[in-house]
Amino acid sequence: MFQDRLQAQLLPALLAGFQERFASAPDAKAVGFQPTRPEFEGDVTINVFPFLKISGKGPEQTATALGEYLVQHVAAVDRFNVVKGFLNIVISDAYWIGFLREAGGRDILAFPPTGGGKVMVEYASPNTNKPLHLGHLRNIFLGHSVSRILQAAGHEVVKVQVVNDRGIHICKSMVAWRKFGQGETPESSGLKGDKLVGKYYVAFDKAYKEEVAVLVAAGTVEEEAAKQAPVLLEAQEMLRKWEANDPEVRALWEQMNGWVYAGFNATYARAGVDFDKNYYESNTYVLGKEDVLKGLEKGVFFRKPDGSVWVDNTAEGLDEKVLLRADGTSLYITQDIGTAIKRVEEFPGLSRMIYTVGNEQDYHFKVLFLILRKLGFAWADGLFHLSYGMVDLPSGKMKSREGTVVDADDLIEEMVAEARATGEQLSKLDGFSEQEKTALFEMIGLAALKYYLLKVDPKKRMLFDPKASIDLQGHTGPFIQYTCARINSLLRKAGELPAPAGQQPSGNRQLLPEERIVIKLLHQFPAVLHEAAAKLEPSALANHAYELVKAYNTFYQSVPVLKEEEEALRAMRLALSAAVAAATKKAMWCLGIEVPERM
RNA sequence: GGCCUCAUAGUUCAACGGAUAGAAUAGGAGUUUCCUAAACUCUAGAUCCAGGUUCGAUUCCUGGUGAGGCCA
Repeated sequence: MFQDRLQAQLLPALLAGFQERFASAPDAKAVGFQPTRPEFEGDVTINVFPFLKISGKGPEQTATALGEYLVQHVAAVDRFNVVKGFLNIVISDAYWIGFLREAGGRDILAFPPTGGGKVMVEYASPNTNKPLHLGHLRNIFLGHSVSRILQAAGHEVVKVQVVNDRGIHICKSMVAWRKFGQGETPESSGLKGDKLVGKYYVAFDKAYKEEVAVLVAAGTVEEEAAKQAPVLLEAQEMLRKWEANDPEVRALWEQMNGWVYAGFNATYARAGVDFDKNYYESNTYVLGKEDVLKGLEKGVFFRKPDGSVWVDNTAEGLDEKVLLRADGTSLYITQDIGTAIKRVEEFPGLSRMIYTVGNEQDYHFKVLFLILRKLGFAWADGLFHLSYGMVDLPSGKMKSREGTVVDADDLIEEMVAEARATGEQLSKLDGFSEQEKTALFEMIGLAALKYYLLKVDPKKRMLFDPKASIDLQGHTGPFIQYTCARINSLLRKAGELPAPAGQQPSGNRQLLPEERIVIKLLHQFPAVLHEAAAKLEPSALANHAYELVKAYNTFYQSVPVLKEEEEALRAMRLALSAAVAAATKKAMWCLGIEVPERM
């Protein structure tokens, strides 16, 4: 459990106070500190209801006794008040100013060097027959952000992608391309590689449906027709040839996948994400069989009369699950078992392995992790399914067949275009070259998109309304960027002013309410980052960054900084501004979002 | 059919079992001789239903309704 620097002082004193006044102390973990609600006086609140049994007194008496003790024994505690069972503690301005001085000299979001440990984060697993869409973006941004957060928390992070590059789906694109493509390439068509291959996947589907319709019209039963359509047979034949290493088929496969990778990489580059290692299903799909057979020998699995191999998870409340079919062929889960084992061999010392995959696979991962534990791998306890909810559209679920899929590249382009339209209209960018403008709008558009997808609790299903999400105002990424840009502007101008030599925030000053609120939110920031790292929840960080800059904006609006004539006060407000910008910039980095110098 | 999620202002999202449930957006009213108005201020508006546990439930438990997912 993370303790902020204030709690580190308050908690021991509180326990000592319990001991002294009531001759008994509660479990430290049971003490909850919460920020005091704005309608009451105070900074930190402790609810004493849970401790009435220990104190043997009423809520008011208990809270008062503890409050008195804290005032006497903790320098940072100025005074207190009690409302019902709530002990509201007022922290001295000197404490807050001291914290601010500290924040000026170091990164308050830095973790203590605990030596983190090595973590693998898998955060993309695309199929090579279709371009990336909105759902992939949530996946990618989430996993990328989690990687950054873990990195910030002192872990060594290995970012990996799993490419589903083999199977019937890619064969369908290949068949269609050969039939209808007339040698079309990304170069000849001007299409991005992944888009080109996706086009032939769609073409396959169209041809297939037509053939089925013809068969049905000729009197074949629908179900039979679906199995007999010539293009489908062709695709299946191609898969067989692929598996038999047919040189011609392999060459075509490599060529088309090459196009797709070029396309994906362009999207990744624009989105600002990268991977340390790619796993290809064409290499890993053979893995796992051996491991399953070993498990069978050890008696972890069992064989059914037809020869298929199963695991029995009914004791754990799950079901029986096939691991090898009767004909000895493997399934997805077989590969996943083998791949996990291989990864641990390749990256010795992995303490955790995080799979960023949609929640439709919750059951799959439950079973996978259970199997690996049953196989006796110690590292299996470090496996985690970072499960995220689907992205819905106002019209409902995205369905590729109905053409309602939101394409990733198109979406990014739209957001950037919107940023440009707004930016040009506000016309604050005198002195920017076209190139600088383009870079800025790119930064803003992506911030809007990433923040929109990351501010929501990853576990929850979310709705993507193109009209609302394109907004650059309110609770958005650009709002946060804007606040940072304003602060940067202040700092630049301050640099041009004659420097108030060696001015530091002084300790004997009375803080304005607007200043206090901002400092408190800054003070909470490290705890929020810890929470985000522990729960793998970028949303916690995103929301806190928003609250901080919102409070800062209120401060900025009503309190002069550069215009403040008293030098020490100006220095303090500048230090406050600088600390907000620094912490926010780091938090945004953890979300994969950049902040501009000007906008 | 079995299992797993989710349900909060008109809408999109917040809220370790804690005080009068917060934001944003859309609606209404304002703020620019002043450090960037992509901002700020004010205003109105919500916990699906019924039980239970608890000093206290949006939160935990049971049942129901509705939405989604997974396994065949």
